[in-house]
Amino acid sequence: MNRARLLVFNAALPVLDYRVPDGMIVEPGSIVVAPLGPRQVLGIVWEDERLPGTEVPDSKLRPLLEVMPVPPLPAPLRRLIEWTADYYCAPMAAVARMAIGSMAALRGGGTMTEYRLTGMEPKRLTPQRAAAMDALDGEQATIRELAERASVSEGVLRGMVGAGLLEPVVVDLDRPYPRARADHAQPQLSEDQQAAADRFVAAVDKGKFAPFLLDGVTGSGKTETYFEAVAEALRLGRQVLVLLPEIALTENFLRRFEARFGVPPVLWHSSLKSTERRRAWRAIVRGEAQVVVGARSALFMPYAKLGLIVVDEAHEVSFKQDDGVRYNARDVAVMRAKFEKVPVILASATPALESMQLAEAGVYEKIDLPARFGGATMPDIQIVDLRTEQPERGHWLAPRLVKELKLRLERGEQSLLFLNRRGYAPLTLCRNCGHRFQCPNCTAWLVEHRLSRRLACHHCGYETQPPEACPECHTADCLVACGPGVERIADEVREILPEARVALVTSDTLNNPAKINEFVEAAENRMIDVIVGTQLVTKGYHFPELTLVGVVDADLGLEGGDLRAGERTYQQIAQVAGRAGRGEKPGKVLIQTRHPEAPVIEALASGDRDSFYAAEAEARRDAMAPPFGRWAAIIVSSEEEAEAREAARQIGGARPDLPDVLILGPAPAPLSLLRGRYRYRLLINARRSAELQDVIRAWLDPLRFSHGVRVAVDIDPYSFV
DNA sequence: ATTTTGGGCACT
DNA sequence: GTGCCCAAAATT
Repeated sequence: MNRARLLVFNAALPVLDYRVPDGMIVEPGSIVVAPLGPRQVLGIVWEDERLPGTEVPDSKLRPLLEVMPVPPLPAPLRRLIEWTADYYCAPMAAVARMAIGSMAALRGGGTMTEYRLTGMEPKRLTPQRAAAMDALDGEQATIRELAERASVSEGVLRGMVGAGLLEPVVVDLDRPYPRARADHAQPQLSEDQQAAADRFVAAVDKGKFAPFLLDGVTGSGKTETYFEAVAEALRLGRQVLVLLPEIALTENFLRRFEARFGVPPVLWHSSLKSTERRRAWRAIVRGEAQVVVGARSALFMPYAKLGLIVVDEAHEVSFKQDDGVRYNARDVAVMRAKFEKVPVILASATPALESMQLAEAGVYEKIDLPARFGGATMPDIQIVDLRTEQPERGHWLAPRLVKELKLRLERGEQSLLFLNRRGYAPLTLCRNCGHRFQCPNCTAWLVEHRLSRRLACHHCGYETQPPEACPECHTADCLVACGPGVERIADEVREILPEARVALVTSDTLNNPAKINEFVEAAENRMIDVIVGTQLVTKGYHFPELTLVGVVDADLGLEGGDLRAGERTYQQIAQVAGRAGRGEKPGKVLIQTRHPEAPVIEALASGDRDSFYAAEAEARRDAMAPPFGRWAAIIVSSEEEAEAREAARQIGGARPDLPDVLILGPAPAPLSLLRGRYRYRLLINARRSAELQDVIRAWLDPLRFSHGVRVAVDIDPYSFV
């Protein structure tokens, strides 16, 4: 009898065996529907020997119901799913689900109906309809998505269809993407860039696993360099995956891509509309999507004929996923390249220490772009010691920075102020009784957002209106804002430079592509004098008239005792400093700090990158942190405090006693309440030689917890909250 | 994860 | 015996 072993898309279910009915053809990777009790489940046919399970007699097997009309998941992807699940101690089902991305796409092509505004003037305008008309201008999506976007019910929109305000548009799900042309535009490359490009092109031609670390200073033209490798893959008819952090903010990248290849790439990110998702996924599996530009999740797509992977801004912490399967897309990308037997390029101006070490060890081939493109010079970096150069009372910009801002305004040049803190003030308290506004779901203060008149939690999304009176002592008008956020810095700039045109750039103000474009255009056309922004502005933008960068608080990232705090601060400030002086005029960077003697700050000031990496490596060695030792975290959470504590105690009680492994905790996690869940944490530090994952599996597998308890394992954690 | 089963218990 | 609640078992 023909049997098939299934990995079903449900982490709680074991491996299940089925009978393959006569006439049905399945192979490893086939996506199938199987009966399960009275229900149906989706599963992937897997190689028997790679999925150990108990042997069930033929007589107990029920027949598979259906094979989905899509190509089977290719073997390299199946190996990647196995590796990821094994390395990150995650259920294979959870990893496999990431390869599907769109359940609807499995059902085949055909058409879907989307709706858009007709532009007709309504006869009667109810408040809901008015809201919908306002919110849906220029939008085209399914009723469900439009309802979500406009925050009205689907019924309202169906009514509008009836009234002729919305019209249906039939969309072909498999309509092809326009073809990218490898030689659409001839690039102008410097000698360094050309040499690097030649290496990449040769590697693409060879079609073997080859990991590269492309280490180029900000403004050196890394993108143009790896575009040549992309072009070569296109010539060979192979697909390319480009991973970017924060895909929503890549307008600049898309424009450069289109200029080079004539068409936009295929986008893959979490906020795609369902029709776009289906179309993209189907084009990817069939090998028709030539270049896919995506966030983390694009990494697990079933590319039919991958030829190259690029991870741009490879040092970015946002490549580490911190919920669900806790994987690091940068590392998984290298593994995927290995399984697919293709080159992978990690590009960064400030590579992670781990990547530097692998390059030094000869595992990665290091390609350097040491100079800025077009003869632009690196900016002059100066430190402002906030202990001696104090800002005015109630202000955050030191006199020297204010002076430089004024000078830029007089000269008609642009300035950028960087502070990685959204909102107006990070803490609000009552002047009378000291009451502090805290999130009801998290161990965190509510951040005042003055533009939207809200107090908001940045962890769970809780929002409330600032009350007139203190909820504790009932005094009116007693609330004071403590500390600065970007909104407050923008106010300060408007106060000291009343004539300056100030742009506030945060995820609150630039939350869609149209607004981003508007900002970029305004900045390029010199309609903006001072940009005040969060990390959104630290990379990617190229404003030739920008000659001053001010880092409002360089110490912010150093708080919190995070393993990578120093490195992250270095990267962030080096990146934002890289925005200065990219044109003909030289740039200047002022870094405000209370710790000018900190190694990170000294390295930034002296521009001595090597000594920073050396110091950081030393600190990591002392902490037995990567790449010298390994860390893992076990996070226990529950809505019931006692339940979480008990489960954590139980795990602590079962801790293994091994010479190579140090176990800390359990202790309440730094964010002991997050999104309504109480959290405890254990930290595990191991020598590099220790089989960390095996130890954790052997430790946790026998344990059983009460119903509402979740236990998450985080291998190589980034976030220490 | 979801559904079915079965034990314990109150009530008739 | 019946209904109800909840925990445990089964699902291939």
